Amino acid sequence: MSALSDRKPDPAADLDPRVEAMVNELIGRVADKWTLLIIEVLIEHGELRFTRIADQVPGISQKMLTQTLRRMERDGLVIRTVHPVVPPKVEYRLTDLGSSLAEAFCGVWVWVEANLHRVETSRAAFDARPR
Amino acid sequence: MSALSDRKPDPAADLDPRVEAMVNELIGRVADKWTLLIIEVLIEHGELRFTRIADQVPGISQKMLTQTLRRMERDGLVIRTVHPVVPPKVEYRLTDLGSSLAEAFCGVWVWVEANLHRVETSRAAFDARPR
DNA sequence: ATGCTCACTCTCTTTTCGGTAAGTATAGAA
DNA sequence: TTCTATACTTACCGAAAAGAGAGTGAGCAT
Repeated sequence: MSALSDRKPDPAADLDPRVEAMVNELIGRVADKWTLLIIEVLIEHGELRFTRIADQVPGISQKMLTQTLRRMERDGLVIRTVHPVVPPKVEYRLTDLGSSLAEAFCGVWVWVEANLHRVETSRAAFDARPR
Repeated sequence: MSALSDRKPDPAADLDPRVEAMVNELIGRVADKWTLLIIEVLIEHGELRFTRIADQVPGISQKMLTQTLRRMERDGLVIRTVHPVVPPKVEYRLTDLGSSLAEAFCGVWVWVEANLHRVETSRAAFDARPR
């Protein structure tokens, strides 16, 4: 696995390595680009059906949309309601858990919007200086 | 590119498609697992040199550590200080921008720790029900 | 009969991620 | 002279993620 962290595998870390693994996994899952974007449109528009979400998330493929929504459902972030009609109609909305996550991410959205320019400037400066 | 969002490429979205692209890119970058973990240890320990960070981030490889630190430096999240000694000594610390990002992510960390159990329960329930 | 809608699902290909291992530079210590 | 420490860089490779695109089913309208 790791070649670097052999001297101090787990210094004054969290508590349980299993808990820490779960936390890292969840961070990775929840901080996923598509997940974030989907949460955003569901916050904005409330209950939406599959193709409406697709419309609101430019660039997402059908595959990624399905996959992400499934995972979110499994994690308890969205509720999937199937209306037994033809053609099919499936609606998605955030659960309370999903909403609370959206709230938690609010600070990140604000940060990104507020600091976009700063990051771009920093990148330009970095790229400009001689290597 | 996209096969889905052909009807409404950019509905009532942000403003500029270029801005939106940047926002999405930044979200993805900033929400990166290694970036997050490195930010955490730099918050906790202040200024750290390369191998110290490696010690604190179990499982990261040299390659990923270098790569992630370089990107963070480019984005203006960390400052890299090279001390011209032998053997080399390089120290990293968060910039104000990096600290503010850490703060913005604080809510997410709290959410994850508070809701780990809920997510696990939801997953178990999802996996248990017949497909 | 054919076409159409919607929400997928499947397959195939491309891209990215990430690990291992080796190499580099430098000066002081053994 | 060889070894050691540190912070990388480079090359290679397999695994995993993601994108494109075609296919599916079910019923209603034409």
